[in-house]
Amino acid sequence: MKMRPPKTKVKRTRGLKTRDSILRTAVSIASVEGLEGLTIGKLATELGISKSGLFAHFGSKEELQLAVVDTARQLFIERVILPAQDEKGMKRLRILYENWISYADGKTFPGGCFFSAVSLEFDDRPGKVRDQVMLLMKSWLGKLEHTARAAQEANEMRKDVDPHQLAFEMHALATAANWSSRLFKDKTAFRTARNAVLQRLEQVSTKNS
Amino acid sequence: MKMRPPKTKVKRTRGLKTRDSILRTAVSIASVEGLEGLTIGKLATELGISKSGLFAHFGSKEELQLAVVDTARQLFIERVILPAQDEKGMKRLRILYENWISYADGKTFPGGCFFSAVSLEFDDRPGKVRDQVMLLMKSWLGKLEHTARAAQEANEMRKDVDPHQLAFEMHALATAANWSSRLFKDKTAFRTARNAVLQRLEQVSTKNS
DNA sequence: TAATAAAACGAACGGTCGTGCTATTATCTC
DNA sequence: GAGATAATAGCACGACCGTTCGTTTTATTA
Repeated sequence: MKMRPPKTKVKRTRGLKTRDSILRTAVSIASVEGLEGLTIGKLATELGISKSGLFAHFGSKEELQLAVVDTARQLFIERVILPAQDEKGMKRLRILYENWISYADGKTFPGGCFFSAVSLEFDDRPGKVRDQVMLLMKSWLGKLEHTARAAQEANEMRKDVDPHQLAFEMHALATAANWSSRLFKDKTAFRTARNAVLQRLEQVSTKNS
Repeated sequence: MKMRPPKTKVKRTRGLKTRDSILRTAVSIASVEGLEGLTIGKLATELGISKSGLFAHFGSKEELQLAVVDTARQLFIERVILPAQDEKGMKRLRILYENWISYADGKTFPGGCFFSAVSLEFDDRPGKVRDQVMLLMKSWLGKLEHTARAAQEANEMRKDVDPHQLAFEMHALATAANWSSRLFKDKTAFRTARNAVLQRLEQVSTKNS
């Protein structure tokens, strides 16, 4: 009896491949035009495939949007979260922020930070997309807060600092930098925000300079 | 020869009145749905008038959008800028910020800060609307910076503070509060942002406590 | 009151949207 | 290679978009 090759998931490679290429293009467009401005027809034209063929991969526009959000989530984790996991304490906090800056500043998305755009677009639009985006943003803020608290417990940060508020401040300065760079086409905002955060982290650090 | 009554601008009252009521409703909708999501048909239905009748007041959607932006501008000045003009120095800076909070928190627009929503929506959409919004945002940041500099020159603020950066920080915290309150339906963000700003202003103040 | 101008209306246009069907093509299994 | 199945394409639909146009209603003025 011939041993079957590991048939588990040998097939279904073609569809997944085009699905991936769809999502890669979609997330770029969405960062510029928004998730609602991302249109199935335009996306299909951009990729040189048919509208209905593209549509079949998702079954509805909402499912496409959710898939796009998830793709952006993966990219965010890959670029911002993971490269900071090697560090601890205050340094991890700093690295997280530096990563965020280069993620928003660089070429990750042509429209700047995907989540800044989408979270404001969907904040008043009930549905699965809104729920998912809200969850992701909550966990990102939670990540910042948790990291700050860890630094505090490692005696690297002053005890009179509220980690929740510090996380809020860092997030605020980051998104404002993204906003300013998009609206004014002026990249110096990233440096301004970086200065503000480093200065703030210096303030709350227990190490004297 | 009979004296004509002051005929200067006696007529054309009806059209202006409906135009105003259109814009009042439009700016509310736009703060929620965005300026592109603001649809002429829906707006007309909401007001109980005909689409074409409404359209005639503006001639194009872009002109409607520009009129809406201008209406929001007036409201912003009325609620945020003017009530702070009585004060000077650090106090004016504080009052500006408090006004902004209650403008975004309160019932000015049902969708939170109009400009937070619109500036992100149009940052990649070239045209008159984008240009106008950019100009307004620039002048708002300039206003904050100028006020900070004045406080500095009145010796109420430490000289080693960069007014540009301080203005950026204040704006960042304000919009982040708006963002958080919209996305998480959680108004405590306004208090968090307020704490952060008051604390920061305390830091840079020359008056000891 | 009659003439005139402003304002609002109704219907229709071409275009694009998301979505559903059916047919065609590519890929994999026997 | 034949047959099955997954992937893609073609086409049409109803809904809504901004916009145009001719008409009707309303207000102003002579």
